Amino acid sequence: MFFVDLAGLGAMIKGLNHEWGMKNQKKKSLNPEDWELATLDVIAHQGVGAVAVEPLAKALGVTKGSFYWHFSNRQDLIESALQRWRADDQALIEERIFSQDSAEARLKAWFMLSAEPSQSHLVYATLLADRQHGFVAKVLKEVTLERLGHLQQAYQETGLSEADAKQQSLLAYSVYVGYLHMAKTLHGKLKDSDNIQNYAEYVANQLMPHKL
Amino acid sequence: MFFVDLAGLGAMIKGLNHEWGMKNQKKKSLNPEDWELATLDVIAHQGVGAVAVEPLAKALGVTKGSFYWHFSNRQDLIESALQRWRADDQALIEERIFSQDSAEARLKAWFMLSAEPSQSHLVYATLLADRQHGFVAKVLKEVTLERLGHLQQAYQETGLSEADAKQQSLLAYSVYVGYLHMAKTLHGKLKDSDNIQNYAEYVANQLMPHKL
DNA sequence: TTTGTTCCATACTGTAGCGTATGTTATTAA
DNA sequence: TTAATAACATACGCTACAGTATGGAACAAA
Repeated sequence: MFFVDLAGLGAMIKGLNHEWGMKNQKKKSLNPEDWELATLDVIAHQGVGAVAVEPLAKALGVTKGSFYWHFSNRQDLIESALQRWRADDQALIEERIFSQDSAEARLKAWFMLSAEPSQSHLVYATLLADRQHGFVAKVLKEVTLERLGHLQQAYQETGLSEADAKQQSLLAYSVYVGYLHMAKTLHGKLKDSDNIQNYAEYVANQLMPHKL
Repeated sequence: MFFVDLAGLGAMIKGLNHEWGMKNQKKKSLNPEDWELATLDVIAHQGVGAVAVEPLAKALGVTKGSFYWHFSNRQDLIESALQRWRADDQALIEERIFSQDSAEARLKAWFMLSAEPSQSHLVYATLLADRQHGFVAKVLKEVTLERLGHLQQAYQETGLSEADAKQQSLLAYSVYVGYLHMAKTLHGKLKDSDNIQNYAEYVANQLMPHKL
């Protein structure tokens, strides 16, 4: 299988308790982060439309009286969760891609990172389809344009003209986005290409500037 | 802009009346097809989750008493609409792609067709994200695997090994899927690459077997 | 003209979820 | 110990929508 079968909320909550040691010592109370992480989990697997306050509260073992203490309303929760997602994602990109010296290495790192299973990817893929929500569309556009810019710059640094780099970055990013959806859609049906590392290498090779 | 700004239901209904001549002579009654087309319009722009009986009825100028005459329930409507979408789409592929003689021509035709604005593409892109609905996932998986198979076969016919053809078709199809989402997400922000024909040629060139 | 069928309107029940108001407990500060 | 505040629970009203039940109009066939 491509992406790990991310555990549901149940396991996630156990993870929360885990922060407090093995002794199953319950957390005294929830904080906004708990709600945001649970929200991202729902978004990743069921979309923004499936984010509902009461079911979330149930999953977290509380009632919505708790929710409306931490957030003003449903939209506030979603926006906060997306902000958290974006920040975490940017931090990862910073660490894994911008740490590379050459443009070629950055491109390669990008392709490899794209193929790694992570909740962040799942969230992004879902958001791409939930852009009818205004606040989602905004975040999505910004993130996408930003990443496209990074790719374009890397391609330019390898010697491509601005125009060529634009087209090539769009192509490369399309591969990434398309792959996300393919993996979700076929989920386990990819068989031969199931060697994801192998496929990532293949794609990287195809999209590297030396092929131009 | 990439995709035509598909008119909402209002214009669609005028289109329906149009079938009956300019004289604004109202259709006497609705048939299942009317409901299915309206449903596909909603799916294309707002997703499967946004398909609601009463709003649809309002948009079509009737009440849900009419709806439950033609369909047994909401799910029945969605499944019927998806069947219609799939049939129409397959007919188009038959006409535009399988009519080509050589494998190279079929691949080229595929890339060109992928870049054309159509509601069918919008629907597909939306479904890719709404696969949490069971019936959607089924149709989606079938359609995707089918198209992947076509691409793979074409690549094999051009001389690629089965393994290479598999990887290459997955790459090519990812480009298509990714592009759909990019176009929706950025919608108008693609500027320089806005010359879609140009970009399609570029992509086709990159993904043609002679590059391997 | 009568009768049957098609197509739709109206009125109802039932549920899920949002948001609010307010009561309750546990923790902390003084 | 007391008072305040954080973090909930409970109960409520409200809306959107699914689905059902039934009545009515329009048209066709007899």
